[in-house]
Amino acid sequence: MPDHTRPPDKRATIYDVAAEANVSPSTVSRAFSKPSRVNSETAERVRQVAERLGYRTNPLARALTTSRTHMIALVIPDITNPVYAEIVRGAQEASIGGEYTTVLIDAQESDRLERAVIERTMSTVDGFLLASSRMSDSAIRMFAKQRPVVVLNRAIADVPCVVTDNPRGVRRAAEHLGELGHDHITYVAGPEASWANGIRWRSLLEAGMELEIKVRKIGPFSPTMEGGERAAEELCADPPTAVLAFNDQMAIGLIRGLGWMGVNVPGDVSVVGFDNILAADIVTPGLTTVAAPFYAEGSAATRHLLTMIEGAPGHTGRPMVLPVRLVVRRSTAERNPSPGRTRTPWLRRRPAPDPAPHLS
Amino acid sequence: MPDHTRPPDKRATIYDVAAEANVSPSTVSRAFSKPSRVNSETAERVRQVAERLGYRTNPLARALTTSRTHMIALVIPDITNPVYAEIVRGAQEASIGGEYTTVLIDAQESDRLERAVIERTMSTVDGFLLASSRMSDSAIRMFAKQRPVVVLNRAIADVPCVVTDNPRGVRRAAEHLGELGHDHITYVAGPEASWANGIRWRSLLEAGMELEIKVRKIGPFSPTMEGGERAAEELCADPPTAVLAFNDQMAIGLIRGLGWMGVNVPGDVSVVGFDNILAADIVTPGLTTVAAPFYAEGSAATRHLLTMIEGAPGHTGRPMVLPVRLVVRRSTAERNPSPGRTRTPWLRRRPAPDPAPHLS
DNA sequence: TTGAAAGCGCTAACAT
DNA sequence: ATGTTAGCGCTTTCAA
Repeated sequence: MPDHTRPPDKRATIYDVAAEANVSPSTVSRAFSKPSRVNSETAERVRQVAERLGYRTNPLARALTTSRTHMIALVIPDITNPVYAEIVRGAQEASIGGEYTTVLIDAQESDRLERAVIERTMSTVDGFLLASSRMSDSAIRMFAKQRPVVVLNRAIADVPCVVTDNPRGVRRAAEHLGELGHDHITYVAGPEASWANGIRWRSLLEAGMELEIKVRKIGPFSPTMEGGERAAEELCADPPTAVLAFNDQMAIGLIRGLGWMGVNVPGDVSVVGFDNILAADIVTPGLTTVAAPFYAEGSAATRHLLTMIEGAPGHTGRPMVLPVRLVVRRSTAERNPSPGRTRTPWLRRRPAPDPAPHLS
Repeated sequence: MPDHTRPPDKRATIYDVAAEANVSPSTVSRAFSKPSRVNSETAERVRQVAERLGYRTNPLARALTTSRTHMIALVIPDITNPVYAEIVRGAQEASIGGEYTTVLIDAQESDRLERAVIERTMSTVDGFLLASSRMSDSAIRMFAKQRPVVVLNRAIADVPCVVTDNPRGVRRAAEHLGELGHDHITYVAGPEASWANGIRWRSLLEAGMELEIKVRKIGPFSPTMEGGERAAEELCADPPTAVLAFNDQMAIGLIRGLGWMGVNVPGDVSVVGFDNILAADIVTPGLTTVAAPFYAEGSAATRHLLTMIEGAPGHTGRPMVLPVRLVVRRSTAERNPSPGRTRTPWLRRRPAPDPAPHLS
């Protein structure tokens, strides 16, 4: 028989409340169970006693019997990328009403880390939101068998997915560039493990075909500003007139990198990004980019996951696809007509990373 | 007696492994316990059987007896602010070696939400990292009594804290502005619930005293770009020559907002920010700002929290303070000498938020 | 509506 | 080094 004398600094348990209220533990349990199905005065009294004792039901113990933790995990590849902040906010909005807690897990662009942490968290959460996962399809399917899973920014057969309309976005970007007289687009690739990266490139190939625009690809680069700066260097070898970058961070890095080398955007080369992060509007020139409703994506995915957790089958037909739009800013312009273009010689080098910082 | 015939789709338990390996459950338990203290061949055999059965120890059940979940929570007020991404990364670095999982919780600048979610998570994690918490001191102390807590960007007596050197940062900013001939600094305040906001303003008061610079404060505003833009409008009434903003996001909003109204930065007004986020280097003109080692802050705080969880007392003397430095860029310049300065009339209005977006 | 009893999967004494 | 016995705090049959 457990000794239920409560040490002063420990949380009150169901037994403490039961003793205090002169009822059985199961009555206490019922007083706190879901469809407040017990409105008897006993239950009310129990709740008051519980309140007085500062009793809080222990979710871990509850989970052990119900196998429901009321937590969902949102796994993202890079917390540094503002796109995911939007998704997080969307997910929170959807789960705030229901009493689910969303925990965020940053996989740091690492396939291995992502698997490891999911593995560990597996039994601690009721379901997973996998945003831009870097894992293999098979790994994801495996997880999806053990727990409800909704995948974002990626399409996988037999797993519920929500994606943005990448082909359309790329297409719009290519059309825009085409209208400006560009007949050649260079795609600056992001991580190979990124599904979005793959489909964007394939979509560009296709769009190029239809629009009679030549396309090529360089990379992969890290999907960061640094990656874009590095790409800028590589671009020197055979300078293009139009570039589509995997994402905005790379595009911004590109603009800066090109700037350091005396290449003018959009005078010499037009740059288009993907995502429409805040910085796209801050950089000079403003970045033309493909915008997607990430907030809505996060909340839609979460709502779907929650219904699955509640027992719904999980919609595994076609992925849910969200519309995109092209936001035109100043980083794209008419193609400079002459092949030998009025370009300042590529002389200047990148400045010291931290210009004359005053150490304090 | 529990019936340990395992349903096909359920995870293997310790009992399944025990039965299969012909040992007692506790032997299995020991084979997976911490200081792999059991290297006997039995243990090895057990592990192999477990492997074959796909057994994974259930952290929830384990936690129920050990009261250790091996998870720590990092609570931040705004996932949208890149500063916290740095802190998150730092925290991850520190916890990745030890087998702790860091879960991120975004409190969305809401005192209430923050408390609620901490309350709920309380028994699910071994400790809390509270970054720039918006809760009251007393609420934080209350939590700190129940679980190990380390506070970031805030000093609270009797709770371990790590902060950046705000007074010094403000002082350096004020000196810098003073050297440029400014004799008046306007502080653009952030959230009142922010401890950093308070100390920055007080530090500015003090620095102003010593350096014989007049100071005033406007606000509070939301600590976002939008907040900064709003502050820009308010600034019109009595335009200053030098501004110190609560953080970089506000400073950038300020620069943009002023720009829309035809006010030149730094020609007409010098702007200094706080944090040195990436965007500070992207905006034109580059933002002069006080940089702090947020990554280091995150990892230091985490390391400390982990030692507390392992039983260490928790260093509650003076808070640990991290050095800052002033990064000078182009947003600050010599004060324009004439009182009626060469300022373009404040005519232009803010552009439409989304310039001619092509809907796709 | 309430109580009694049996576990959820694991670990921690205590024996052996 | 291994087995035995009791629970961790809660929910869930099954009776009353």
